[in-house]
Amino acid sequence: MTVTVLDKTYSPKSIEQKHYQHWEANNWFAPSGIGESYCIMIPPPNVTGSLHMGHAFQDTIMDLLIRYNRMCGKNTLWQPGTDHAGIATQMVVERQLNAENKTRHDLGRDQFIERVWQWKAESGGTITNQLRRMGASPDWTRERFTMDEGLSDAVKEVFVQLHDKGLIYRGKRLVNWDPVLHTAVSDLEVLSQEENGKLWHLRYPLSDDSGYLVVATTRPETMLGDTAVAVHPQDERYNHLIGQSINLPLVNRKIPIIADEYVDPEFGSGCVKITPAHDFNDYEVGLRHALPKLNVFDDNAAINLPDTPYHGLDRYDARKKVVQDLESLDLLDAVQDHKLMVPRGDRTGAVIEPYLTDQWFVKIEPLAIQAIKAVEQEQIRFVPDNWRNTYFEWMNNIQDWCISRQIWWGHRIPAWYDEEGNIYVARSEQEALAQAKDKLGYEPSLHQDNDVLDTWFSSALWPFSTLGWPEQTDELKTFYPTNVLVTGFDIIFFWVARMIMFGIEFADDIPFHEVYIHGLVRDADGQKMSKSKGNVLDPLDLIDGISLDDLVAKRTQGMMQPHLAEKIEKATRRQYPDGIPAFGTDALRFTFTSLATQGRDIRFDLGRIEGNRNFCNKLWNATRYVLMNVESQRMGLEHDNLDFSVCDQWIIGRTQEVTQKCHDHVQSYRFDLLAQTVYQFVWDDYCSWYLELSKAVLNSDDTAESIKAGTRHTLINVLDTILKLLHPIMPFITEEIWQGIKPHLRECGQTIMLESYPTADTDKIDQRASDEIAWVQAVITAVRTIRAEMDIEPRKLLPVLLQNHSNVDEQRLKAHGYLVESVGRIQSIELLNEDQQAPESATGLVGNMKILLPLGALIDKNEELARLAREISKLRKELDKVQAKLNNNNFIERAPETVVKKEHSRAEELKAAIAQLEQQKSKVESIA
RNA sequence: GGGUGCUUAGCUCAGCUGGGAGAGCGACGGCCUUACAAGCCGUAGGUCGCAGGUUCGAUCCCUGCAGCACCCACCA
Repeated sequence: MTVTVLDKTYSPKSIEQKHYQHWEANNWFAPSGIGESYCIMIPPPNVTGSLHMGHAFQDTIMDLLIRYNRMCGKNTLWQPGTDHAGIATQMVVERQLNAENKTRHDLGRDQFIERVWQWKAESGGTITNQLRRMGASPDWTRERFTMDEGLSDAVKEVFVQLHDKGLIYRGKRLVNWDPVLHTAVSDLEVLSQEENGKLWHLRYPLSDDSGYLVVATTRPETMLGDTAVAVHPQDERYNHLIGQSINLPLVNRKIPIIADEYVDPEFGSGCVKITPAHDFNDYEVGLRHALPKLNVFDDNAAINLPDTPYHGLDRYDARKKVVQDLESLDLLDAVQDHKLMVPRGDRTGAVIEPYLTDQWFVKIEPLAIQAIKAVEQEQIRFVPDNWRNTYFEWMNNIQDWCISRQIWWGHRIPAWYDEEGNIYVARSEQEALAQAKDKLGYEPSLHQDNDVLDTWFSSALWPFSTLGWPEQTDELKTFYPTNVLVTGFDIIFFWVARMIMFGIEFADDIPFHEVYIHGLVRDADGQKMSKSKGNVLDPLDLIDGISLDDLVAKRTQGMMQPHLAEKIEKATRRQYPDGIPAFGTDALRFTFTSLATQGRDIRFDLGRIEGNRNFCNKLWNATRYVLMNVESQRMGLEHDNLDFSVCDQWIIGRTQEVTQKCHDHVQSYRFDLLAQTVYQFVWDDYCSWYLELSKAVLNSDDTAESIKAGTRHTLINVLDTILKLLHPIMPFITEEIWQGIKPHLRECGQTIMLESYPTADTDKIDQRASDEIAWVQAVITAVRTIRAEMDIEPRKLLPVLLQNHSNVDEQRLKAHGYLVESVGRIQSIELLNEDQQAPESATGLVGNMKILLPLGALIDKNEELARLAREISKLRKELDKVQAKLNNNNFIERAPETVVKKEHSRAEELKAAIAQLEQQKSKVESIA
């Protein structure tokens, strides 16, 4: 028999990658093709991205679900891939070009796009390789990219179908314009934040020279585009002026005074300048009153009014000049400080400009109606379910979706124009030409729309485009709808809602049955992790460890605000004086699992991951013990002629309970409880008790050989179950250990990842064994407590006396005394009758049975009296509470009988215990 | 302005349909006990945010208040 040698200390580095390569090389991540299907679509990370804590958390949960379901025998697919991330990727490559003193315009569109593809080929694999380090098990052979040919076909198909259904339109609308990127962005890509600004009160002279109106504005430069002044129709100060007009200063245009409910008479002067081309509210007012929309900006948000002195000025320079000029005309009434919400682009941070341009839109309401219904009728369930409300809130107020972007990297809009400006939406240029020929009777020359689609447009198709849609593939039939989407709340609107809408519309079904929403990973102080705060933790650094100097360098390099570097360095050196040790992937995954409570943000504390690394070590060493015992037997492990001790029966029963709980917790998405359940079972039940008890069994000369064989069998098989229960959380260490114990298992395959997840056999739950072991534990614990409190050497073997014992106690002692003696480090246990005089002792209670430790000269009388008094007072307090309940007639009459009965028996127990301790107290007191 | 969530031990958090307050970490005391000092044994810590209500009984259900966090929103 060869002896498996495990190192004394668990070292994650040496075991992780070899298993991963083996798994992937064997194609074990691919669907089995057998059984009920189970599918998760990975939220495709940006191809430019690198793994951050949020990914690592999310991927841990997905992989856990995938491995669990795979082990449960499902036909399991985890579909991987990346997103082309239009704006982000274009920015990365443009930055490279900038370094070469070039712009994308120097290259031209085709060459630029080629350059992006080249970049993708070289650098696009970063995040997928990092995913492998996390132990993730998606089917890499099916990896997709949103710009792949197939997925691009799906995009065109959806666009054309939407257009044919009248759900896509093009038009000049006010959109959010990013003047740095020179593109429109959607509402969701605009983040408003409060900033300090000013409120300028401007005097607008009335055309009849009878005075002026004061209008308040935060953006005086837009007055160049004013086309009206509005007042509230019921505002008595002004309503006589409605229908009259203003001479707009600086540009000398005559504009009307109109009445509109939108105006709040309480705010400012009660008069509002209306600039339909540069403000969303004013745009609406303009539509109601058929006002002209006068655009005064260009693509850079500089003034575009050739005949004025403002032409070419940036909006902020124009603001200064406008204010100055008005002031010199004595038309500046007042300026006050004012806090306002400033819209900024989520990518660039540039102030977003409402800008009038031609854009493509999806008419969203008809799609939203079905998508709302799917959640209302619980075809799709959110976990936790309060996210339903968030979803409904947005869906019920949804705006048409601006899907065109004025960038180059992305899916080009499949629309072509002829010389006359007719639009042909088609899957290809040939198709467009055919349409044009039909319409015009001749073949015109066409040019394609220059815009590309919002990246989220293709992401919205991900659940079915990756499975081959629009082809009706087998994969689509098998895996669509998918089972669960695992994602963060931040993209419910961006992505989740749109997948639901498009899935129902184009794949004829919801894209997934459940949406598991996880929290945001924050640092130990609850702060969001960000480069500028310098508090970012890299999951790979937690896995591999990192020296302090490297960590500092990483956190302070390439900062947008270099002046923060010093502060960050100081904080980092204080927080991680020794850098970060290597905790390994399994400890990291276990930590994420245990932090996955329902829906709230999680704080990532290094203390947690350290504790879980220790848990790995515990498991590792428990295995060493088990193998030591099993392999020291010349015969190895027998599978027949086994008898099981009460310890075996107990731990086997517990294993069933724990197994059942694991299933329940995974299925209810309570991963925190899953982790906690296994952790406690392994550490407390299996290691602290069962392993210790097994030493007593295996080392006793009185134990039958068949019992010892049964113990060894149980040691190995419970460990086997534990490893399988843990595998979805901690794939590497469980595989490593399992390979070590495999020779002792009766039947098994090549890898733990394809073993069956344990199932609970409730017939094996043995209440009697459980009671017996509880008794053994209680006696041992009582002895330990006395020992510790009386300050007795832990190693010293002590004699123990039992008094006031029942028949059951006697039987148990007879059967299990050797366990108590061995684990409790007890020399001997003797039963005393009531009338027998006990020597000077310290006392503990197990039920009504008194545990006496005769200490002779060792006993400190006062200390023992104090101990007893403490104990008695604790029990008295309990008893008082119970008595109060029982004295309450209402309780007796109205509470359910079982509850009353329980309280009665509790009172009896407490009374008896107190009596025992009182008796003991007077005995000790009587000692001279 | 609207909405959601949170408030339980020093810290981070569990607590299932209302019926004896839990875990991890930390603290304290004792131990290198033949798997593990990344360990073992034991101990102490809580008017469950505040005020009401329902109930025989509330950490749990209802109302109000306070504080914190986040999301959405067009007050110039």
